[in-house]
Amino acid sequence: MPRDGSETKARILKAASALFYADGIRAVSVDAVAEKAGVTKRTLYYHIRSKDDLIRAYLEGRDQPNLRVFERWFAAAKGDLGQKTKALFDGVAASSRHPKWTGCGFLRTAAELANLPGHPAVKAGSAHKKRVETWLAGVYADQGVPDAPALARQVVLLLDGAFSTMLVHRDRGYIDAAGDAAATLVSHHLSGG
Amino acid sequence: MPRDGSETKARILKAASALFYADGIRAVSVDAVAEKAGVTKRTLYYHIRSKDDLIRAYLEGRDQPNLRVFERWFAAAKGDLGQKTKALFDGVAASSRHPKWTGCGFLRTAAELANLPGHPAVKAGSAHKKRVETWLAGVYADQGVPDAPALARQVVLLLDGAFSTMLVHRDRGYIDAAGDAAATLVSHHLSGG
DNA sequence: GTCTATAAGCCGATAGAC
DNA sequence: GTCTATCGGCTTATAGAC
Repeated sequence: MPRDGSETKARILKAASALFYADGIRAVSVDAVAEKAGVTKRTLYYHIRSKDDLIRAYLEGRDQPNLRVFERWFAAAKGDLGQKTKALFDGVAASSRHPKWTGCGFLRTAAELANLPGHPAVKAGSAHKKRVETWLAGVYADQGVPDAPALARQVVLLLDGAFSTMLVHRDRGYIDAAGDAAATLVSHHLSGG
Repeated sequence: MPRDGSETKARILKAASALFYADGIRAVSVDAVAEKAGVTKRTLYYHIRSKDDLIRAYLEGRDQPNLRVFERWFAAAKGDLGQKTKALFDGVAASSRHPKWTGCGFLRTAAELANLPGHPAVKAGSAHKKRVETWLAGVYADQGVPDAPALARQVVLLLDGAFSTMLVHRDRGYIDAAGDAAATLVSHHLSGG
């Protein structure tokens, strides 16, 4: 029975996103994506050029939602800039309590495709991380932080460190320590470091 | 022609280590490891229980060499504790210039096996990262740094952040920024933060 | 301890019908 | 736009000979 084409494609992308995030890129087959989407493999290949393109679409689809989550955590937090920065790490820590949490999909994909540096999915991940960093630098600059881009870069380094280290140790104490370090760096910048 | 058993096993482990680091865990087949080691698959399975066991052995074999590299970078650096800490990041940045560099094998393996949190290879990675953190905490404690374990934890978070972010952006500026942040945190601790 | 051969199934991607 | 059927090749792992 023919369906609306774009609806079918959206369902394929949703299934791919869930599976890639849960199990990783290379561990998920195109067959598995098609089955979860409720279409045959032939239909999937009617809508999708290749598995590589599906991986890229997966990360591009996560860009804006993930960015908005960070913005929400920051905006909802009370206190000074250090406390609002710490709230980003508290948000990650809270997310990591979900049983389906498997870290940052952008970092995990870059790790899996480390032997293919120019892969479109890695570029999509780089663009997303840059947007987070640029957003944070803008927030700091608006608050009059000197050298806001440098501070934003240090904070995103700690965020990615928290994601990675949490995957290795499965211990939220590392996320908290990263948040403390970020708050320390914020106050250091504010006092003219 | 029969060979010495342990020599053959060592050659298998060496081949596995090179391939797993270069291309990732799931992208490397047991066939490829056997071929690179110059043995048949049957011989490989005489020495190795399973691919999962080979992955674990790969990371366990990298533990001590990697730890000693960090120790060497730190010992060779001149200056105060902040400068010696920064030298760890300079070492990572220098390593990343090698065309075969693909980040931290421990982090990349944990990322690939994020859907299998209790995997022996992930545990081996956790043990290695703990040893680095414990070594650094000991160094800081010997130098009279207050709350040395907390400082060491923040520095290894920045190290893992540098590894991960570098894989995404392929820009050594991030490793430098992580080193600067680490040096800042060291001096902050020394001034009684 | 090493070999040849193969099991049993999954991989990404495609042909052709409707 | 969706289906059935299948391509050629690769996957981890094992059987049995020597």
